[in-house]
Amino acid sequence: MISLTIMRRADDGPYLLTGMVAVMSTPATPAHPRPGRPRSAAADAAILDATRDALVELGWSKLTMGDVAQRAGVAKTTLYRRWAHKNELVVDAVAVLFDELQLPDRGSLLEDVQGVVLQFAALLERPETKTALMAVVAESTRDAALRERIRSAIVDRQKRLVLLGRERAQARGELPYEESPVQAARNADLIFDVIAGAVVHRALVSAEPVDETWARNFTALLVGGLGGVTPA
Amino acid sequence: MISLTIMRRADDGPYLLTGMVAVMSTPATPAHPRPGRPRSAAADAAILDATRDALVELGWSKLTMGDVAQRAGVAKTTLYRRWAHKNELVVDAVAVLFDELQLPDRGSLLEDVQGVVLQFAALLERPETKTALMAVVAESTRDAALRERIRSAIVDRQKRLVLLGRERAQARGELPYEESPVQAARNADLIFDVIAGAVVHRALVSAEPVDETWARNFTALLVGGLGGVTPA
DNA sequence: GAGTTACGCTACGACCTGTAGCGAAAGCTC
DNA sequence: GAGCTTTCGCTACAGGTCGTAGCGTAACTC
Repeated sequence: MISLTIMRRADDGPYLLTGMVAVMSTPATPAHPRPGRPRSAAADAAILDATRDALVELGWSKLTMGDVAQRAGVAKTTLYRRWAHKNELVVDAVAVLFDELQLPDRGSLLEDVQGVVLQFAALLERPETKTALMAVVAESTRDAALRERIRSAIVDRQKRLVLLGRERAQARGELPYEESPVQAARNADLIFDVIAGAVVHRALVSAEPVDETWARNFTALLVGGLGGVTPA
Repeated sequence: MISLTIMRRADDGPYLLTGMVAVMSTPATPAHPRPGRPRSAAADAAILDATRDALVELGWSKLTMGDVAQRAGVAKTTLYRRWAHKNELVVDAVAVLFDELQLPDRGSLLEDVQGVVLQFAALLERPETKTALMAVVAESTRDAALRERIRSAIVDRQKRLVLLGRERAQARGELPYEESPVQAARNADLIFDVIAGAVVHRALVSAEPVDETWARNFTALLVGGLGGVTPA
């Protein structure tokens, strides 16, 4: 029902079903218009909407391509022209949700981290993401192309928050500047895996709520380890 | 090929397919022997072996019940008499692998944690666990019974390591004793989610190696946050 | 218009799921 | 041993999903 504005050409299309990501130099928006009838952007949006709806109602395992097509008011073949497999479709459908993640400046590293933890937890509470995220990650262990798609569509969107948060903390003097770029990257990756990993594990594996109390305790642990200022 | 010694009656059997866990008071080993032909323990073992083999070769998504039955030299119906669904079968098949996890006393909290991190990482490197773990967790988001099965078969086996490690660290004087049991449980859960979560996330989502360097950095971060002694 | 591509529709083969029904096998108790 | 009970392997099956092919039509460019 919500009309999306995205137009990100999600397709590897019918052209390179081989799976190589490469892309056929479609720079951004216009490219040079290929001949023939263009793909319906409305169909794209309808399919992704339908996928999210289906995820909520059916969950990952019972979601079928035929069902999504029907919900979207689209022929099944149209769906297959864009996404070769269910998992790729779902990655794209869920990816947008990660754009919600923001990192408003709350004044301290401690509060910034706590804020993002709770936000991320809220995102994982949604049935679409809860049921889909682990499933596609599981698939990706045997599919390099899917792994790359997840990285660019989901992981990188989260990682930028870590980079931003560190930058602010360094400006505040809460964290030291790294000596080498290598070390800087390593630290950021580590922190990212700790935060995202802990939240996901708590929410999905331990299946316990990520509430304020937990977020506070976790944040204290992390920031303490970072050697950051921990105000009483 | 490996003859297993387990005999853990994994079945909710054909009796309570409704899914309620409850169990029908089969205390431990002997119970009182029901009349009729007993279930073949050899078949149990063969099926679980075959499941692990199939996971290695095919991965989660392409593993089928029929295929497992064939590999195990067992009729498909025999398989369904024990496990109602693929995910339950896989949980049981993979669970044994988590028994490998040990926590030898390495002398310090820092080294204990680092050791278990590397062990856990090695376990996640195996294709059986890599492809299966996230998949069953994903399924469990919509299946309370499966969630419980995962908890008792996998999660609890890991969590005991945390409890043991903390106990040792407290005995060494590296960690303070918790004031209340509630706080103690909360801390253990937190630490568990941080360790397991970070390792899983690094290995499966970020898809980067959990090597010695990473383990050292992570451990330093965690132990530092715990307020433990961090020798230069 | 000519050319090209996307669309909806129908149909299809291949595969997987989970169950039913059968005769035979393997235990138990008397 | 006889009788009872449950499991086993086998075959067959209905129901559902996957992914593709072929067709006529729609949309867009030159």
